[in-house]
Amino acid sequence: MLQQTQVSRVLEKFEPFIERFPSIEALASADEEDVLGEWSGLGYYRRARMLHACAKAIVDRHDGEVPRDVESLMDLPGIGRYTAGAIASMVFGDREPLVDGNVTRVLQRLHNNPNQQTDPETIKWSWERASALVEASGDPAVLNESLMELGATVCTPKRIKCSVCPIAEHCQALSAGTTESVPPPKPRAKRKELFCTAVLVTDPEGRVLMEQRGSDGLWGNMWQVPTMETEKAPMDVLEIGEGAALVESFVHQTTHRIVRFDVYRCQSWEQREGQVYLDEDQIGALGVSNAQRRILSLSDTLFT
DNA sequence: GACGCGTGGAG
DNA sequence: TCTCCAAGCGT
Repeated sequence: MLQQTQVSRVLEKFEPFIERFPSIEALASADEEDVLGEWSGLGYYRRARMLHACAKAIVDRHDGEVPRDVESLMDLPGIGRYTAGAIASMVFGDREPLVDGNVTRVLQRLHNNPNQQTDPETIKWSWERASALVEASGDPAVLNESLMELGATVCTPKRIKCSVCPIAEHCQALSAGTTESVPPPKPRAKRKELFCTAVLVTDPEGRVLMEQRGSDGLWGNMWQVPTMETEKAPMDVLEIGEGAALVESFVHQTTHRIVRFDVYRCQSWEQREGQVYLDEDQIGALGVSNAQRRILSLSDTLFT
């Protein structure tokens, strides 16, 4: 859950998730629908499916026990070099390094390394530095946790708090006066526009017509009201269906997308393959993106 | 190796 | 309001 996600966002979801899936066996035997349901609103939903697949793999390949070595850990779905290092060092106390965004930043400032964080050369360098530190430390778990925590709270991207930094006297960026520019900010891809036409259709019982997205791309395997997507321009009301009326338009942003939603209600709709009417409780248990939750909240005010 | 994947808080 | 960004990973 913590991959690319702040602790404060994870806190709300972690306890309910663990309560619902209290063991690897419980998670492995759960339906993906339920896993995505508990993950709803947290974003990067592929992580949830990876974690689910990971639990299955641990049951299948490791008799239900989390493997201890980094190699085996990295063979598991969703576990890369960082997560494997975190598990090995923090869970098992083994002498394994770990590098995340925080650690790279701390190390680059410590050594006044001005290169791009995402440069493969810098990544390699960071792992070497992290490895040297963990080799020399008395407690690998504490060392790794300390590096990350320093980056998260003191050695931050901006508003750096060097005055309270416990290792300020060793910091080469500080003595060189380059802390503001080392490391340089990550280059970010320009956001592409996406037009979504979402259609609210209800049956006489007040249930809402829903469909599941494909497994690829944005919001993979998540549920939504019938939604059509275009790249160039929004659909015309006439293309949607008889009696279609615009309810609301809003913009939803993701890291790589500006998604412009037009929400329609439609009286007569030809139900397509895979589309099913679901009541509020059923929808509440499914994986639904926050953008679609917003659309569904419109249906409450419209139809009740 | 570059790209795509979510969301909301901070400043 | 707008920009930046967060305990990465797989393809």
